[in-house]
Amino acid sequence: MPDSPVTLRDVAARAGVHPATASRALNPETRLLVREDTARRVLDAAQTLGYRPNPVARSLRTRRSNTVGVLIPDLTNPLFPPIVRGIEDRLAAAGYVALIGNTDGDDERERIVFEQMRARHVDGFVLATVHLSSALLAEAGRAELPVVLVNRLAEDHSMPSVSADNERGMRLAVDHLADMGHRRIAHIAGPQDVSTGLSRFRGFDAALRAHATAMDEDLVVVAKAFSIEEGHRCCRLLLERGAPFTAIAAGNDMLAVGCYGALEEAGVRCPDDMSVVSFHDMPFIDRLRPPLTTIRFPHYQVGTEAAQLLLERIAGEPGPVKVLYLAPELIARGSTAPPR
Amino acid sequence: MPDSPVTLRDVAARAGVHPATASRALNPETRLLVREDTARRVLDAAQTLGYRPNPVARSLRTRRSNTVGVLIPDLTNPLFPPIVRGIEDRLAAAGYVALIGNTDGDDERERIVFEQMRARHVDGFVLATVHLSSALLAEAGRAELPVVLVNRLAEDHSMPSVSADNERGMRLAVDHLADMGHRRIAHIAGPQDVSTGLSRFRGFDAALRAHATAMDEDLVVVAKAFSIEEGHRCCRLLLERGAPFTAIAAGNDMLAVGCYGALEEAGVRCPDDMSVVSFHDMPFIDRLRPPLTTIRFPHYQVGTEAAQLLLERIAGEPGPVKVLYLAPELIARGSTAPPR
DNA sequence: CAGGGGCGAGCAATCGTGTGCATCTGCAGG
DNA sequence: CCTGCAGATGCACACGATTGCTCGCCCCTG
Repeated sequence: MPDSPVTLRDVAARAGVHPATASRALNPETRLLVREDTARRVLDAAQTLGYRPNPVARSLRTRRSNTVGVLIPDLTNPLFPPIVRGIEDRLAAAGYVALIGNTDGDDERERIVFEQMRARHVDGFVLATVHLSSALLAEAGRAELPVVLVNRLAEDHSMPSVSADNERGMRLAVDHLADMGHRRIAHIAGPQDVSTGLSRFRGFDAALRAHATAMDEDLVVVAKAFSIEEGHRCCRLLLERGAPFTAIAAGNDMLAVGCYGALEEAGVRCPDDMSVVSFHDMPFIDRLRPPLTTIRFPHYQVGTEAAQLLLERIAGEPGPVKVLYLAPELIARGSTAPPR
Repeated sequence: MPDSPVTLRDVAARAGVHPATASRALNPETRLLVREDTARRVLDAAQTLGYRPNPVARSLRTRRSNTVGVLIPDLTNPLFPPIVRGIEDRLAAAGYVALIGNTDGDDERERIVFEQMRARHVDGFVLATVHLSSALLAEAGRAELPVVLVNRLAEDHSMPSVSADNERGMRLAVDHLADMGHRRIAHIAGPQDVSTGLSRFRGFDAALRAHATAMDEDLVVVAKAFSIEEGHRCCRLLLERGAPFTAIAAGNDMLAVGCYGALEEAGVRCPDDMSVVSFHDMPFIDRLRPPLTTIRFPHYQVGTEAAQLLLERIAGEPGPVKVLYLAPELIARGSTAPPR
């Protein structure tokens, strides 16, 4: 058996047909153009020869690479591995592979990575970057490259996107606290120029209204980043302001972990004196003391759905732009309790 | 400016030369074959036209794809993102991209992914899979495909590899405990058919010998997997055996987290009654109560070094097979204290 | 019996680059 | 003046698969 240079011509020769016929027989799309027994002969030949089509040559001709670009800020942020895994699994099932690019939130890097992927003729993009330069979107639009956004919306809903329903998640969190009897609830919001930060803040506002409670400006702090340090700082700030409150809804796990530190410093016990609820981005958050009550998102499914949407766009399926929200779920653990 | 179908012929036409000349002028390797002013004219033309060589066509011709395959068990295992990130960063600097494949530790899946990547003409492989079928290695060898192993050694050192120095790490851990006065130290070992599990166990053995202490069979349990559940089970087993001990060296973070649960169940306080030390695989492990004393490994550097080695092999650099160990580091936190 | 229609398969061009070989020009040496 | 050489560039094909077009054949019908 030769190493691998078994080409379409070899298969054709062995089956006694022209390469073109072999090509048609091997491609399910065009198989009905050849007689059934011929097709079978070709398939047999391919089988015994161990033929593997050369995707490079195919791409050159068809101008499709069966490859998509995935842009994320940083793979080491625990939020992304499940999403990427979901994307890859769904893509693999369709014979596609993903090229992962880390942008580190830097616009320049983002542009470079985007260009390099475009040069490699990716068939589409999944964009999960935080700041999304509209120039990039315009560029993709001009090149007629399908794009799906993840965890981020186009302001005008002009792009398909998949994200967790952040507003609904925050409503669940606040409802949970309210049901326990909490009335004065604080919010440590994520950066407001990031889609998740903004929509969770909106959800917080809406949830309070639903409980006929006005939002108290003193009970809201906006963090500059989704980081433990910022969570620590913001929580301390809340405590220093002196306005009473019995619960904190944090914009994400990082911020909540920061809260834990600040509360301990101030001698405030959780959950006895203060309840904390957060958004589940990462593993092992349930191993903290106390175990953190969180809103869980189906990250993996976000990935698979995003890949699905992209594949549909690549296949040229017509129809309206889809904007998909996945429902979150409340996981009650030990960090929340009724106020004393 | 046209969208992107600006091809080599376009550049050649604009520079008033033959495409072949343009090709030579653009390739640094062959640039000295054309006159300097001609080369300049071509480069200028390429510049103003915004020419981007088509990597697909180039691959077809040169039989190199500037692409490497990376096989890992599961991207959502916190151990791997930093490694993958390291690999990607180093590769990107050399104009390569990585295709990530998740095998889930399944041999069949591993074979399939490997084959698909080979079909895409990757220039080499980084293999970080747990079980490594030797059939795969033979296959790669036969195809003369460069391979670098990560976190795993070829028994006969016949393959280049990069890994953390697990034996040394375990020695650091045991030394730390011994320095504090611990004499009866237990070990929850990882699976012994996995390279990391085995070498850490060996390190444990060696470290005890260095302290002139014989290993007590009753103080060693081998876990079936690197999981929290197994850590829990093994720790409970140790306690039930009744042999006294004052410290546990766990094979990795998962196992240590399981220990925390079992100790709490049994009413054994850490670090007062029992010290625990572990191997740092994952983020946020320092946020547990008590913060876990760990051996930290330079995961990211493991990735960059692996990529570096692979690039060297791909470039055809001669020389002996390199087997690289990166030094670990002890991070003392709150889970270890002198025995009472 | 002639012509039309449909099916199956071959021909050849094409995708964009790289490269062995041929060609051409100019110059130096015999 | 002719030959030889070297440097610079053009020519044409290859890489491997896809696809529009053509062609031959068979069957059916008017």
